Amino acid sequence: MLKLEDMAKKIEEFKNEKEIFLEHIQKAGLRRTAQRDLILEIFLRTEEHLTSEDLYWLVQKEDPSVGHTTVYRTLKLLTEAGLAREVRFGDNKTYYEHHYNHEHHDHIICTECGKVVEFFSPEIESMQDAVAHKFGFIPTHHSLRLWGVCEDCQHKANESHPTMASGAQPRVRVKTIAGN
Amino acid sequence: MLKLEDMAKKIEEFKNEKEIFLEHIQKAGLRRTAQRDLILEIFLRTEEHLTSEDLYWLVQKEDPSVGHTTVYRTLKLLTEAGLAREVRFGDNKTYYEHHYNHEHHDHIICTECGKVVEFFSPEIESMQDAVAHKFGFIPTHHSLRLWGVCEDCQHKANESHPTMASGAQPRVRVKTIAGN
DNA sequence: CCGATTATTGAAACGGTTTTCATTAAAAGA
DNA sequence: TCTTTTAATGAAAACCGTTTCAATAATCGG
Ligand SMILES: [Mn+2]
Ligand SMILES: [Mn+2]
Ligand SMILES: [Zn+2]
Ligand SMILES: [Zn+2]
Repeated sequence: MLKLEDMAKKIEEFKNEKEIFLEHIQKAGLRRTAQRDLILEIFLRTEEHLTSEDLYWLVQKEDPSVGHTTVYRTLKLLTEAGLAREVRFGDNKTYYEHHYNHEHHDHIICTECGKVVEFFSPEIESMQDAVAHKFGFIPTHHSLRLWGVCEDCQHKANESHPTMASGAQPRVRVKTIAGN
Repeated sequence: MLKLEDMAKKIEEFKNEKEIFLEHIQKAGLRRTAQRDLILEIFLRTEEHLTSEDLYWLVQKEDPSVGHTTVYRTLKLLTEAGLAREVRFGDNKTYYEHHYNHEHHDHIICTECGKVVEFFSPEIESMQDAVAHKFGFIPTHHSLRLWGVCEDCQHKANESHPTMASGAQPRVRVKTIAGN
């Protein structure tokens, strides 16, 4: 696929997400504002897992008058609208990721280096629903996180002794093939 | 089983947990203190999901000189020792529950009333391990939480219209039969 | 038992998230 | 357009969880 076509496709997607946002705004009796438009725009450009603070600084570059609180609230709003999803990896920060047009997935996190791998297991998903129903619940959502030592870190442990253990390593987002 | 026998069994269990704690303390080159003994004692008496703050107030009644921080740190220590486990239910609080002599379990949380049901699914557990290995990880631990609407709240929704939605309802711990 | 060493303690500071509140501005109607 | 209504905004405070740091106390060697 050509790069131009990629970009065109992205623009199409963004339009859809913006429409969904406006629809949600209307249904909930909320108001469209310049801040919300800008925050959504910048959120859509960024495919990474990012925190409210991360997004705040990106927004800041384009409009320094926007406050932390508005970014925070808009991310909540996007989550309600189904465009974003909150995820936590155990470092006491809340990250947001795209939800619309992105397959649902769960995460495996390396306890040594913080690497995050995304996966999807239809089998686990359906068993979760079965368990919920078994206890009389109508399931709405779930959170599944696995922790372990990644392949790289297993090798590192064998080589050198001064293991870096758990410092403030950056979290890496690794694209993976879905399925189990 | 007689009540006396129950109590005797509990006391036995406590003794085991105290021994495990002391062993962990020794192995890690830590020190036994009056505060840690008291905090463990009171933690063991309480079967509920409780926060560091909750436990702090219980401790406070017996020794007002103990600080928040020590309770917080001792709970972390108990978690390391395998006696406690951290759990979160989405209300931005960290709860602790007994781990030793308590089967591992995950939680279903009602989005309407906050009720928490404990369950265990060996099938899901083994699939989690399979997924981890598939991506080259050696699994260490996991967190699985399901959310949904409980049976009671499904009925409530049908009866009266002014649904209480999500206020600050107390979390109820419901004992359940393990298995899937 | 005493002194040296070093883990532990509690207060206070810190960091990220969430709420509060006075002000601003979007939306709807006259 | 002008007015009225009421949601949205941003600063600051509140809230939990975690870290820092100086003072304290458990452990060990002599
Ligand atoms: Mn993800
Ligand atoms: Mn539990
Ligand atoms: Zn790793
Ligand atoms: Zn319920």
